[in-house]
Amino acid sequence: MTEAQKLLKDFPDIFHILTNHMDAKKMRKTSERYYILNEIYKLNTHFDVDTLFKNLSDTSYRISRATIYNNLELFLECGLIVKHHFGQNLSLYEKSFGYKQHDHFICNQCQSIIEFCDPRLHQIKKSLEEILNVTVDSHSLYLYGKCSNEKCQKGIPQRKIK
Amino acid sequence: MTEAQKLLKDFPDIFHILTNHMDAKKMRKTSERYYILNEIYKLNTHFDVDTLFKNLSDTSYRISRATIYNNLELFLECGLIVKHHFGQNLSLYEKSFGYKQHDHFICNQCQSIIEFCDPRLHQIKKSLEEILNVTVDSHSLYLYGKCSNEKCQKGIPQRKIK
DNA sequence: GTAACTGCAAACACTTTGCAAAGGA
DNA sequence: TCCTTTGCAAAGTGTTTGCAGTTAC
Repeated sequence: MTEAQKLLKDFPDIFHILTNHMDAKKMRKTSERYYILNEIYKLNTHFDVDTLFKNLSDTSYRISRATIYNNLELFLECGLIVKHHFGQNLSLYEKSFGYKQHDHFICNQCQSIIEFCDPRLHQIKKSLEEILNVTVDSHSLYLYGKCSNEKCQKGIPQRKIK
Repeated sequence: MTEAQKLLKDFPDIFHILTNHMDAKKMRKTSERYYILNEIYKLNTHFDVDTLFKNLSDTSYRISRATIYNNLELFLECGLIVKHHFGQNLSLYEKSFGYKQHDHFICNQCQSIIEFCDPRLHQIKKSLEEILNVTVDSHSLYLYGKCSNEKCQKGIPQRKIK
């Protein structure tokens, strides 16, 4: 087991999902892949590519943006992360293994994000599969509005993320 | 009433919503605004900025992309259109007045879009407002999967929109 | 007349691509 | 060794901005 692979020792399930996927697809187990995934799973927030790039730059590894983009694609395939578009033209990602499936409420005023889960969504998916004769693999649900923050309820002007 | 304004004679409600909004905000009633909105309401599909630009270029009006972007923002404010991010880094818009609120199923294989409506979503919104003490103004729900097309169910590789 | 609006082109920000070099298998 | 993957820089793509010229009011 290489140095990079050892980094994931705190996340054995993740390690195996990634490794098995690469075996199955006859892909190379490069250290970059483990470094990037480790960095993602250390985070507890939604993140964009640039943030990830900067976090990795702060370590002793120098990993290019191109490599990050390539491997996010790989992690998406494995279901280890999910990709979001929270309204802006910016992709945000989030680790997704071992975390309860959830959706997002986004405050239009302060851009804060609240996660929630509602079983009725699963029912909607089931109904749709029957009615339209389709297969539903995944979904994204975003609710937009004003959060409970007093200033937001009063309608203080919106600011952009970043 | 100008030539441009007359174009919207088939959509009197739309005309008034836009005109009232501009009056209220002391904005100018430029012909471009009516031309663009007319073009949008003639469409019965989701559209991107480039398509709209090309459609407008085919008429005798030459309207720049910058102006289109500016005014889509205005129409969004009025609630005359809605903006979607169907997974790709491309914004798609859709006229929204007088059309039943609906959501979208997107086929990962052939990229076809099916619209649907489920009342349970409204219940989810209501619950969330109570539980989180927030105000929900709008939402977006996308379900992804494979449509009933035989080829899609077999998993023919995905192609990009456009 | 004058401030809001438009058109153009340049700038921007995020993402993808091409290719030489590196390094798993 | 072979061929996938990486890093870099350049190109691409959708969107925004700056500014001079235009036009609604």
